[in-house]
Amino acid sequence: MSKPSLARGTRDFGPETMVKRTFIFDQIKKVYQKYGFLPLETPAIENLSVLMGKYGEEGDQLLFKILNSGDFAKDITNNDLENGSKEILRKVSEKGLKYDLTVPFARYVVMNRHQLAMPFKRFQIQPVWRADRPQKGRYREFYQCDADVVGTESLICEAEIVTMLHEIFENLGVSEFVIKINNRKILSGITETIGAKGKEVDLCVAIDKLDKIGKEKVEEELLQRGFNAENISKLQTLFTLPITQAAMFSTLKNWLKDSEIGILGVQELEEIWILVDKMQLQNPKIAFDPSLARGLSYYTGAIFEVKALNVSIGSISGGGRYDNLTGTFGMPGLSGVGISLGVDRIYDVMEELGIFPEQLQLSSTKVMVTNFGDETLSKSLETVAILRQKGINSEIYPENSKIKKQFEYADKKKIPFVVILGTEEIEKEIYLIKNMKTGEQSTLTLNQLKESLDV
RNA sequence: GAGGUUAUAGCUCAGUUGGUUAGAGCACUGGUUUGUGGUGCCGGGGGUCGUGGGUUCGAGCCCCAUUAGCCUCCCCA
Repeated sequence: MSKPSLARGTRDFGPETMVKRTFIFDQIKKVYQKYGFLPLETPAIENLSVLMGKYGEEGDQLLFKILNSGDFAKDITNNDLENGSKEILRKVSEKGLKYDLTVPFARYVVMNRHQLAMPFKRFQIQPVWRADRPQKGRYREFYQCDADVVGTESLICEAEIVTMLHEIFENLGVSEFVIKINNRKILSGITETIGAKGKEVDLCVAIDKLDKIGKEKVEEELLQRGFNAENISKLQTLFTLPITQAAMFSTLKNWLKDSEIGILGVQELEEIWILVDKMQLQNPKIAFDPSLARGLSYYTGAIFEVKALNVSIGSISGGGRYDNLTGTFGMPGLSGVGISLGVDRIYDVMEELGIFPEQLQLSSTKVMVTNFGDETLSKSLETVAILRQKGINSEIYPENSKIKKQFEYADKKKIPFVVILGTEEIEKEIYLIKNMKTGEQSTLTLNQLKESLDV
């Protein structure tokens, strides 16, 4: 006999947790649908040919690969063994667990391109798997809640993502957050302008630490990453950007005026700000963050990240625009933009802030009816049936146990009301109902009972 | 992938320089004038101290290995 244990980086979700998780899922789904996104599900398992090469070399390593069924080792030769794991992998595994929802979505779009109404808006809420090293807020199996729209370059989509995120987080009660926005084109523009074209990634990694380590240390790091003194002196504008958005945009445009792509990026960004304003969003929690890069290499335009404030977790959502996601599946030129919410992290944030609605603590059962055996059982069963017909969540205690036990059960399950039906009550044709929170008991008629429990 | 840290009851943790039957709180369970839970009182069960080796007369404590959790970096939801 072995002790039971969970696979590394995975979790069980008990009833209390599931109630809260379901609440988060429901809120997200509700808003996605409100904005016209349609549901989609794709398999947990995909062919490795679909998955490999989409997330960079590191991503390939983080993919969970599935061993072929049957004698998976039958095709391996001694030669393969000498050539190392890559050769062997091709022969023992041809499927893997999906790593995110975007790539399977791209595959779906390509395979169904003729049926889909373009632009196609879909949302998808499913688990994904990464063979990463587990850490705080980071698991090997976790849910993503994606919403993407493909087949249009309209910046309305970006703006809608911004307003949609506001609505979702406000519905959840996460009121302190900021949507950081950047644009890959601006990053390219900056590197072009400072004379370090193509070094966007190094630039981002360094300036990302600006808040933490300060400007001097960032400049040191830039030197280490192969930027020269001239590059860095030209970068100074970035450290002194104006706070107000109008001034900020004009400074950026002036700074990047010699970079066509950079200017385009700023214009896109500005347009998003304008559209968000036209969409009547009051006090938008959006901020341009030039250090925002995001790991996934397929982003080409806007990049989003949502950060919860005053909590240790941080990033709870990310996304951006990709111009050629479906290109690797033979369908070039299809632009899309999407957002992904991390439920697990949102859960942790809400838990840390203690903002889950109180009624989620309670059982979904509203009434428990007692069971005192043969003499009273039929009345109890009848009562519970009537309550259910009324649409009231109710249950009967399944065994003829001591009343103490039945109350303990109701208490443990946090059922707010218990209807006590003993011989006395049945004779008098009354229903004795106890409020478990206050301890008050009252005798009611059937109609009064139904009324008092009505929502 | 690199580094740090922890592992003792279901949970959170004590456990002295190595020394006899390893403790607490919470949880669980039984009772408390038998038709009343959550608060009181009395009792009870439960740990081969993560796993495998080693040192020692003797290891929860020291050494090595291993596994898992947590944290930092990298990367990410």
